[in-house]
Amino acid sequence: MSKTDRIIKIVEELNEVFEIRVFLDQDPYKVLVRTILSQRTRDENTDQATNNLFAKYKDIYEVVEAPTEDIQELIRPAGFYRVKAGRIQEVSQILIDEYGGEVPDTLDELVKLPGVGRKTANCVLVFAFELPAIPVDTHVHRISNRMGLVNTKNPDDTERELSKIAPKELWIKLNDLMVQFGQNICKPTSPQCETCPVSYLCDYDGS
DNA sequence: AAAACGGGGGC
DNA sequence: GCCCCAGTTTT
Repeated sequence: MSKTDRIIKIVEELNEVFEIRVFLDQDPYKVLVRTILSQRTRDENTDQATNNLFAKYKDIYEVVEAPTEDIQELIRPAGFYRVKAGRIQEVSQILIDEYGGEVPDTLDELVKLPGVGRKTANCVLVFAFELPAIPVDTHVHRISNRMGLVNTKNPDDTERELSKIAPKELWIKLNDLMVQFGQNICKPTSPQCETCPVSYLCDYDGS
């Protein structure tokens, strides 16, 4: 079976087990900020930090004017709060100065922003603009390698390889399903191969 | 390619 | 205390 066919099967199988998560917010700025807050951070903590921030500061203009220490305190649950607060305000200022306060919708423009790498940029493309992209985090990276879909050292290479072999109409689903799969079954340590719905497509022995 | 960065939360 | 967490930046 070709890698493309295996990806199609994987998406099919995982789609039986997991619900595709809905877009929680269509405001591109909030999506961008939330995604920065989500870096190396669990969803619950990300949500809390995001809600804290936007409960007090409504939009990009209020965020840039806010005292940095205040932003830090609001987003503290997300961790890395000093770096993230600085980057959020930096990014916001750039968006105001160079993009009229709007979030750009291309990968090239997004990755130029401080604190925005390919993973975050692709998240914005998907969750803010519903454009096809594959945000590759540690889950997608790990699983793609375990399942022999790619043989790569870093997530950016995984993203480029997956983009070549995965049908474009599956990109968004593929990412979302693989993340849930990684969080619940194909975990970093002690993957649950016994109950894995796609073990028949996988040679990984769990070690 | 590898190391540095940098915090909360769970166990 | 130690390890993981929907990474990014610097060396």
